[in-house]
Amino acid sequence: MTATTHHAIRERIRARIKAGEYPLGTRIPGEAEFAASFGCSRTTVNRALRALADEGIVERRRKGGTRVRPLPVPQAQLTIPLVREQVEATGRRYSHRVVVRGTASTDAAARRRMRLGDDVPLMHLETLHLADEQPFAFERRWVNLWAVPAFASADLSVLSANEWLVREVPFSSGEVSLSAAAASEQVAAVLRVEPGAALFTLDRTTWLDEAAITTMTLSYRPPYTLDFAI
Amino acid sequence: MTATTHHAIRERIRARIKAGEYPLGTRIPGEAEFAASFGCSRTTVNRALRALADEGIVERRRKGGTRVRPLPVPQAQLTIPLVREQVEATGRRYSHRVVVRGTASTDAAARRRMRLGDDVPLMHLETLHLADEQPFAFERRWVNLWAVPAFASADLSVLSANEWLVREVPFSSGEVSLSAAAASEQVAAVLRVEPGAALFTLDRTTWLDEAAITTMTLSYRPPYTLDFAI
DNA sequence: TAGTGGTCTAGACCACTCA
DNA sequence: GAGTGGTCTAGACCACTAG
Repeated sequence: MTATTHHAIRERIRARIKAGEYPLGTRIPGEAEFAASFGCSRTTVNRALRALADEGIVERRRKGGTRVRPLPVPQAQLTIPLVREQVEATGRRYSHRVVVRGTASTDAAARRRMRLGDDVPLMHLETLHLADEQPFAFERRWVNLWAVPAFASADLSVLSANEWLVREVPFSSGEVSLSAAAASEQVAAVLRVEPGAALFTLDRTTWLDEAAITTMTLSYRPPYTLDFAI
Repeated sequence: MTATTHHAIRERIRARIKAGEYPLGTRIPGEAEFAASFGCSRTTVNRALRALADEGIVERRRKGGTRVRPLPVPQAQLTIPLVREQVEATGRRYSHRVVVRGTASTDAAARRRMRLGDDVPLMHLETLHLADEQPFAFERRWVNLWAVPAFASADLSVLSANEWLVREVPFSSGEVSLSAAAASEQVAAVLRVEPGAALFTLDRTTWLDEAAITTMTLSYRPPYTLDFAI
């Protein structure tokens, strides 16, 4: 007797797909049909097919049925390291320098990312990250002082702003956006690259429940690559 | 009456954890207890807690119960979408055009990424991906013809090279590298951007066991961002 | 509008593992 | 040994959506 666990059912269906029994893009049997042919309940088939859908092997739609995905979705577990760790991983010495710190600057894009109105006080911070005293990345950050009042008087000479925040403030969720951007005059000067140079850019906004904690833009000095395996 | 869907139950438990009702590392109520207090079946609680465990929020063990994880996992699940799906997700029509195809070109960088010597025949391919007939991304690819001889005569008018390969050749592992690069004269012309424009670039090399199948460089036309949640 | 997946329920048995 | 999660079942109703 073959096992009828959701695990076994999932692997049997996966094997059929791999064997080409169900061509790519075509519809495969419904839950009820599988349940009858495997001699198990529909609930079990449902769980097996849901797992395959989570993996990106099949695509499911009500009334539309379950179809073999034309192409599997490549997924990767990506860890975003701290800048300090990125530098130290290459055997170089990390340091950082706070270039600008104040509450004067108001940035519409930052407020939009944090979904905050003009009345919320923001601390603006610009930090240069160095590897062996050479520019490595430039960070422009805004911190919500209503959410993190203590940040206004934080000592950032030892810990960078990012590390201070990670230590002091838990965050519940975040959004990350990767892109390429041309270096502005100012950023180019700080990173010592030509204006207009292509910079790998990471935007991150972090939230504690409904309150935005901080948003930042990190511009890496070329050459820089973010590598991972799939 | 509050909803008793597994989704609602999951969020209510998550909220309690966030609120500090269950301190980190401590044991939270069992499935039966939750079911009684929420007025739903144990199956529903089970699914909710399983989801939280998948997220890394809690840790479960038979007899040991369910515990709040001391630290949430700092990882992000990054899905690399297919170009076709990226385009179609924005409601535009996808198409592609093979610009260059041949075996003449030898690229040292490509061979290095694939860890192949000069004797291995490579097929070189350049493809322009379009959204509503507008340039969307430019792909430069090399395919190992020893590993995939059939690719030499593949019909790429319907399927793009990527989709053809995934259909015909399984791959076991891959390496992805994200970076920013200035547009060369040639790429700028194809993508219709200024030479030197900052392009978000994705390099991917895929392997079947020890044999490199293909390596590719995908250059996205600005503005392009790769977004994900953490 | 009919078909398919999404989900809930109540009950049951099993497997693991802590005390 | 006993408590907890893991899982299966059979039936039911609901929600979405393709045709």
